[in-house]
Amino acid sequence: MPELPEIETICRGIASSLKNQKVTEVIINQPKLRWPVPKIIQAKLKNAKILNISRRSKYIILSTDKGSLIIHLGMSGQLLVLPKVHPSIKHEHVIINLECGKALSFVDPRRFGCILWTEDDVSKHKLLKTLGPEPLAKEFTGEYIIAKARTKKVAIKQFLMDSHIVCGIGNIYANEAMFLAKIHPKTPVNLINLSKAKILVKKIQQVLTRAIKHGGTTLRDYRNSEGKKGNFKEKLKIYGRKNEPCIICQSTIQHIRQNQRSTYYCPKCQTPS
DNA sequence: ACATTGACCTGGGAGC
DNA sequence: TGCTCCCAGGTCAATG
Repeated sequence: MPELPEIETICRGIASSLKNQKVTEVIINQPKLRWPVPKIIQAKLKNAKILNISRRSKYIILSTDKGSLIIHLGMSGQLLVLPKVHPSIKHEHVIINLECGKALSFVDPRRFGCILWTEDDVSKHKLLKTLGPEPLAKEFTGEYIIAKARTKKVAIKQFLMDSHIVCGIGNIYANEAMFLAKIHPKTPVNLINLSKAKILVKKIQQVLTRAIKHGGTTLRDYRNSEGKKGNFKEKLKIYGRKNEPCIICQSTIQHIRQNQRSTYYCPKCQTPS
């Protein structure tokens, strides 16, 4: 569910509550997430001090003096900062109680998310070490896209959503960026030229930055760490607008499926190469 | 090396 | 009201 802007919003939201806090207890109600929640975190995190909260791709990294938690929210996960004593929530799988009387609560109806533990350098973790660059980093350039795309024929949309090429871009923002860059989502990546690739990078960065500014996109489930919705949905120009007129040319917005994911595009503005 | 499909889950909405 | 079917913001593992 959440993409990079939503994860970034959550990280910023929980950071001030968690930083320098001591963990008093970890409660695991449901260890069966995408991968089992390691039971050892109950012992390891007891009395651990939370040092830092950061993000890599869509992973939230909670670093402590004993090791790091690697958290992914999958499609439906939420991380909430709540009072330690709070009304029970459906699908509240893991709760991390803090010395200050608050708790970090992991809620995830679909259980596609995960909570993992490492005492090693986080960037060496199996799931993180193969990730591509951050889309907002300066090494993500038009030249980088061309270099990665040269030997591939996949559709540009799938390419953008491959976290080993560039991480953090999910279905919504891939759709939005291609509309802004006027690229047809089915265009084989090896046909994208350098000037188009440069425009695409610029538009990806623009849409992600704007979404972060507006607290992310809530289609249905997404909530920030305070349980509030993001405001970027109303700013979406193409995603979810099947059969509506294109805001540029008034053509009817098309909806297709690519790899079991919804794609929206304007047949006139986004010309096939 | 690259491309495609299945798998993991629950819940909401549409249609009958 | 209740059933079935389809859809959903992710991404790894297995298969071709």
